[in-house]
Amino acid sequence: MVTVRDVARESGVSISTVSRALAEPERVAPETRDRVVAVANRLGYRPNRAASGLRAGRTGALGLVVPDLENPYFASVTKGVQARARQTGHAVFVVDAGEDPALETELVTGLRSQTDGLVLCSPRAAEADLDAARDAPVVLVNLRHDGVPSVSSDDAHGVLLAVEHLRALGHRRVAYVGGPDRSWSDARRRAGLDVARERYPDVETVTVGSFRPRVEGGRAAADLVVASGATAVLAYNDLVALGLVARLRERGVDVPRDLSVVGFDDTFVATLASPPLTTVRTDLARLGARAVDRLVAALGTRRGAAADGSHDPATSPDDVLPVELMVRDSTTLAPTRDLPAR
Amino acid sequence: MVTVRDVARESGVSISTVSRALAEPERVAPETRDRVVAVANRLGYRPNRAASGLRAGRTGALGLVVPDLENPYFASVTKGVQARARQTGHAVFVVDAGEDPALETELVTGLRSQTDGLVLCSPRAAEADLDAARDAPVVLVNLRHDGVPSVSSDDAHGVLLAVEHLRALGHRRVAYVGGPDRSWSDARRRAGLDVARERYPDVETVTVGSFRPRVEGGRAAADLVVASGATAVLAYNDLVALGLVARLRERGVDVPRDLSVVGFDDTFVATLASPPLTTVRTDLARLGARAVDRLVAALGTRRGAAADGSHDPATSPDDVLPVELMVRDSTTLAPTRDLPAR
DNA sequence: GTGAAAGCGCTAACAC
DNA sequence: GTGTTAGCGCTTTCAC
Repeated sequence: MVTVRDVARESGVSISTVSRALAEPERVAPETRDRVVAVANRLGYRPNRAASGLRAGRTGALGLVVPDLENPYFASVTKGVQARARQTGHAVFVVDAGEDPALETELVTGLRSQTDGLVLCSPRAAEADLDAARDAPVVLVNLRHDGVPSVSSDDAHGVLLAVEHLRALGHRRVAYVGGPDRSWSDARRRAGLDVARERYPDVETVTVGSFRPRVEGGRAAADLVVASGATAVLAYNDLVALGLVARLRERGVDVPRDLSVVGFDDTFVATLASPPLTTVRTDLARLGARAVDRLVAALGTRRGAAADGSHDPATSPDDVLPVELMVRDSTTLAPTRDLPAR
Repeated sequence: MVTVRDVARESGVSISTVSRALAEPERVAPETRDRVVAVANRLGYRPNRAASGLRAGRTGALGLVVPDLENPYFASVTKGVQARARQTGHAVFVVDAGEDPALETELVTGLRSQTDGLVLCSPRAAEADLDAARDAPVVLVNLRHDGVPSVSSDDAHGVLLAVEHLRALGHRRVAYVGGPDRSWSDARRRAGLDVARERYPDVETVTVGSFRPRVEGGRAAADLVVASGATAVLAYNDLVALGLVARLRERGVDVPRDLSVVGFDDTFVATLASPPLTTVRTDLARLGARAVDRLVAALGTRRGAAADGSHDPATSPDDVLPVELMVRDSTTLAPTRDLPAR
């Protein structure tokens, strides 16, 4: 391993000059700097981040905890986090908690000692967040909690958009297929449903249990949805929507003719299905990027202008990203027989 | 931050005793150990990995570079890498190279200084691998190269299985839709095609260009496939297969009645489509896990029994994981009109 | 069985 | 503008 010492010896300067030449070039004489840089390159010198981090009290690493990497939603958020972190000079430890609250807690604890801060995406653990968030820089994605900075999308509004869309198509009985019990996003969607119910009393809504946020979940829910008598269904996410569509097809229920289906998130699978899903879109890469921005801002504050808190981006109001309804082919006019008599 | 010093003071011992009590409990008197451990827990002491790593010359971190996290293939491999690394006590830096060879090279260089070793999954960069692999512990996934340890699936055999399946269904003209130019997997599939051609001279094979390994790629390829006169098509991966199916449907070509489609990888999207895809399966989590095992073995060697090389798992023959043909509904008998006259 | 002390590679005062 | 030096938190000889 090449160290500052090697570079120093080889270029005839002291180790501090080497350090400066690389980190603060303007504080070193041009010719010295050029020589040092040249030697460093020739020797293939790479600063040891553990060492510089140890000195600086930072590791240069961030941690990201997600419930399931194979869920395209989290894959996209991870991609966004990762890209933005690279721009801010951080590497990202990515951890898959396997939808397991206990494991999640354990992982968060473990990550804290080797990162400068954490992004917890859709955490399933409840109490653990408290502990971790207390004395470590943490940003939550899709969960709001006390004074912990958080970034999320406007799920409730997304539900409202979907209901308005369905109502305009003549649907008067809409089912919602719920996600994981511990999911805050699910709670937000249900809240959106309440708003919709209040605003459009002519639309009945029924909610159907809580299901795994995967294709199987949708398959499991399909029969309940049919039995509910709804003419349209809003799914917890795109995967659930796809499961619904698949199972409905098997039962001979045509989508959208017999039943309109709306997904959530507009992950890439939404357009894979036939018919392509009408779904509520959020910019997931941006969600991840925003989380990193908040986190990095919080890190800066800790070391910088301290607890003023006035224009501190780390404690600024929670970010809520806008949503957009992508209308595709899985929704259409309500079946005539189910239209209310006029 | 709680340090060894705090624990030492609080429990009335020296810092070295604290260190031992936690790392080598047997070398410390039971009561001393218990006291130290109790204090450490009470204070919430977490060893600083940067510091211990600095001393030990290891970071406890591995790096994983993938071309695209949103591709379910890499999401699954990442999940496997991550799970296994946790078991071996390593954290994983995950980096998305965005299918960009130059960025990939840059990221590899950057990661080297903060990891003990790297897993490069389906690298698109060519020369850079050489550099990185030369003096850093590296394991390649889906690429074989010189003496660098590598793990891959038996793609060529997968192609053979697919062709045999199609041949048995009466297909005599099979198209292959190729993947990225820099993809070694693509080359392996073409090699499998050569073997199939030799073994079954009655089956004609045509290859169609190179396409992006995504749904759009499949859409772009669909018309060429139809024009080729093939009655069956083998796609570079499941996403491409789905793109094919989608575009074919739009053109009124029924899958599988008019054209049989075979995917590759059996990612979760394979069963999302209608019809569910016949595809070549590999255990992707296992692929990732094996890569970590190889890497960790290589790390051990570096620090341990040195260059004996006889039973060294780090330099053992390349791992090739078996494949399996998952027959679903996207393949069926060749259209009668295209069957050879008897 | 335990403590003192050296040092991993680096940066940041502090001198000159 | 450059060199010397003191640690960051930890592990690991080496004494006792």
